Amino acid sequence: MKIVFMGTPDFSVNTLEAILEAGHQVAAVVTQPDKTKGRGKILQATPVKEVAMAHGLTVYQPKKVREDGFLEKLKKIHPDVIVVVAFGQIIPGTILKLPKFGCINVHASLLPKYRGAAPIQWALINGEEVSGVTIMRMDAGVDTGDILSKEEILLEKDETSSSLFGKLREMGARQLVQTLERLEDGTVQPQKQPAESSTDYARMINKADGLINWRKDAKSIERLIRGMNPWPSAFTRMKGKNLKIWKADVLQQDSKLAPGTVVSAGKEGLSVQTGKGQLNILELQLEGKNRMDVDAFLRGCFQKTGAIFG
RNA sequence: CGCGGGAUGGAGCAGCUUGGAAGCUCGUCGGGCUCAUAACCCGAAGGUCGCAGGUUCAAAUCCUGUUCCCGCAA
Repeated sequence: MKIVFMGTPDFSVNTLEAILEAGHQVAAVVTQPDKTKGRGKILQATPVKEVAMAHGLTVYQPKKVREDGFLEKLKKIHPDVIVVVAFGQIIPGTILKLPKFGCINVHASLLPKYRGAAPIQWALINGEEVSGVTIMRMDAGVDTGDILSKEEILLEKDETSSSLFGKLREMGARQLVQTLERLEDGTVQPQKQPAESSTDYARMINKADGLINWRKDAKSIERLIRGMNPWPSAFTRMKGKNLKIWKADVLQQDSKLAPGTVVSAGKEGLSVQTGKGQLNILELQLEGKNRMDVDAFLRGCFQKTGAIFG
């Protein structure tokens, strides 16, 4: 099939590669404009652009897909289908209707649950036990289109956004390629989604979402830690510095100390009182330092019982 | 040239301001104590103090340059 691919981050790359491997013709790749990134603010290409260039594909980077001339470019290509994976822009109806098979999207949740930009993170934060990938045909709403295919995966106890991303991007790529085949031979059976989702809209995660509120219960804080890994990471404050928390256990015990207070500190962990239960921190990272396990942290940073986080 | 922290035996740190014999808590190895132990006691090995220059009688420490790691910001 003649395909136009739209995507931006790492998550999209697998699908692009899978499409190429399957022998489809990728007439153009559309990705977000280069942005300044990292220390030193260096202009950086998106992961999708890197791969597209490596394959010698045509790359477009419109600031807005609605901008002048872009629609015309797409029309000229006459794609059979447009594949959209974590592109990062809302696509207008004129483009959605353009290709014969429409615009097909890979979404990292079991729709209609977790519609929105950060389905993986929110699924973990909310403590879901199952997640997966949905392939759908895009319509005017955000992630509300007809479902073409869906595949589930059980979440591990120690699942992080990072690990789940890894699994779902592969799953999504595979599913998408299969769906393309079924589109071609006409065996797809689109299914309407319920209008209402049973979960809140999975809005984009930002830095502030990682700040730990110690008055919450230990269980949900532990889920936050996994959901915010690898970015922006769950963190708290200590002596005016950011302290990222990478790994922790939940202890079903309470002390009379205020939430955020260090109850005990040793090689078995650094446990902190929360609103309910204690969070036993196992791996953390102080601003300016590498991440390390608690044992090493305590050796150098002398953080003793009674210290207050927050 | 966006702002800032850091690089010291295998790990995490102190020492740098006010140059003058490489230290702390662990780990490792050997021995002891013990029914036993991640506990305790004794002993040992292991470091060109990121790299390159400079100042000095003398540099981990002061100066210059450079590489790498990290936090913020985006």
